[in-house]
Amino acid sequence: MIKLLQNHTTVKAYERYPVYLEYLNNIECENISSKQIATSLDMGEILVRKDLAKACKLGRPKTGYRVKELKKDIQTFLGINKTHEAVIVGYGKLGKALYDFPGFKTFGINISAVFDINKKTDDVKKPKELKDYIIDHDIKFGILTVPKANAQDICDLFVEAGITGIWNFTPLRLNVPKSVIVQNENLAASLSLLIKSTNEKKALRLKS
Amino acid sequence: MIKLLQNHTTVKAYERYPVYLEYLNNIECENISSKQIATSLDMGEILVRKDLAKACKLGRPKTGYRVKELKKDIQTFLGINKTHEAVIVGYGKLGKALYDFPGFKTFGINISAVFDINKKTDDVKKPKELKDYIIDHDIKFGILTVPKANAQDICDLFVEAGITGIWNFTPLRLNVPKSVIVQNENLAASLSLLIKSTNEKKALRLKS
DNA sequence: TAGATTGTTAATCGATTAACAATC
DNA sequence: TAGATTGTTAATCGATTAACAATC
Repeated sequence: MIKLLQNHTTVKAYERYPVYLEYLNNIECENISSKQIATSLDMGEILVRKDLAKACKLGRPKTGYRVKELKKDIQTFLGINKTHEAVIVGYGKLGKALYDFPGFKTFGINISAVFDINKKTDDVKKPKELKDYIIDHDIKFGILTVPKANAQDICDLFVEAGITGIWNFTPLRLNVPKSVIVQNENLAASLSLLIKSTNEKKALRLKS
Repeated sequence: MIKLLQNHTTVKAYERYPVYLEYLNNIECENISSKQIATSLDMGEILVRKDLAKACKLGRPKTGYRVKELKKDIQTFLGINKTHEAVIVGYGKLGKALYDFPGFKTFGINISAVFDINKKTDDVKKPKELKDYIIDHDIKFGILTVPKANAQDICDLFVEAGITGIWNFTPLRLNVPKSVIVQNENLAASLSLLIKSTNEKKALRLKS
C-alpha cells in the first residue's frame, strides 16, 4: 500500500504549518526563536522545532530562524509557491462565501470558474460544461458545495475529468479512487466537538 | 490542571460521532453491526465498536446495535439532545452562509440573533448591543465571522458576557480564559493540507 | 568562556489495532 | 451446538515530550 504522508509528519502536523505562516506574516522582527513561536501560539517548544526542522534547513543557535527565509521555506514545503487552478461547484451561499475566501490567494489557488445548476449570473456555468472545462483548463482542484444529493455525481465528474484534489463541504463521504485526495470540511463534526467540549467543561466545573 | 476530555476519548474521536450519526440517519435497517458501519465508512471495525461502547450501553452479539436507540444514545452523548442559543457576529458572506447551515438544527443550535457593524437588514443588530443581548438571552455559543482585525475585540465581549463556547472562523488565535472553549475552524489549514497531500501523492506517483 | 538556542536520540504517552473470551 | 458479533485486555504503532549534546 502506498503510504501517503512520509517522514512521520502526520495530518495533524500539516495543519500546524499554516498557523506558523499566519503568525510569521504578522510579526516585525528579522529573527525568531522556536521558544517565541511556541509561547505565542501556546504550543510546545520542541514540537515547533521539530516541525520547522522538516520544512527548512536553517535555524541558527543563539539567534533562531530568519523570519523571511522561514516563511519561504514553509511555503515551498506546503507546495503553495505555485498557482493551482480550481473550480467551485455549487454556488449557493457557502459557495459564494468561499469564492471570496482570502486563503485561496495565500495558498496559491485561483478560482478559475464556478458552476451551478441555476445560472444565477453570467459568470456561473452549467454543470454539463463541467467535465470539458476541467479537461480544457487543466484544473486540478475541485471545491464541492452542492447539496448532498448531488455530491457523488459531481464528484464522479471531477474524477473522470482528472481532478486530483477535492475539498468536500458536503456531509457525504465521497467515493473516489485511491489516487484522488478528498479533504472533508466537516463543519458538523467541528460544531459537535464544540458543543461536547463545552458540556464536558460545564460538567467538570459542577463537579469540582 | 483540569483534564478536559475524559475517558481516553480524544478530540479526533469526537469528530467521528457526527459521522456515525449522519450514516445512521441514512440507512433503513433496524439493526446494524460494527462491521457494516466500518465497511461503509472505510474505518476499522474495532475502532467503531470502541467508539460506540463509549456512547451507548446496548450492542447485542449476533444482531449488533438497534439503529434507533444507537442514534439517540449518540445524540445524548454529544449533548445535542437539547437546544442551545447562539449568536453570529459578522454577517458577511460567510456569516450568511453559516446562518443557513443545516447542521445547526441537527445539533440543537438555534441562531438567536446576528450582529454586524453595518446594519444590512432590519434583523441585523449592532455590535454595541451584543453584550447586553447575550446576557439578557442567556446565550452560550458565539460564532465569530468578523474580519481578523476585530476578532479579539468581539471575543472579549463574548467572554465578558458569559459565552462559554466560541466557533472561530477567523485565522486569529483568540485569547480566552481557560473556562471558554474555542473551536477554530481553520479553513486555511484544511486547504493547505489538501494541497500538500495532493502534491505528495503526485511526487509518489512520479517516483514509483 | 558562558549562555542561548538548535537538533537529535531516547522516553513517554495516547490512540489504534490485534487477539480472544463472552454472549446470544 | 455452531456461528456471528460484541466488548475487553494486551500489543503495536505513532506522535509528543524530555534530555542532552552540538553550535554559534
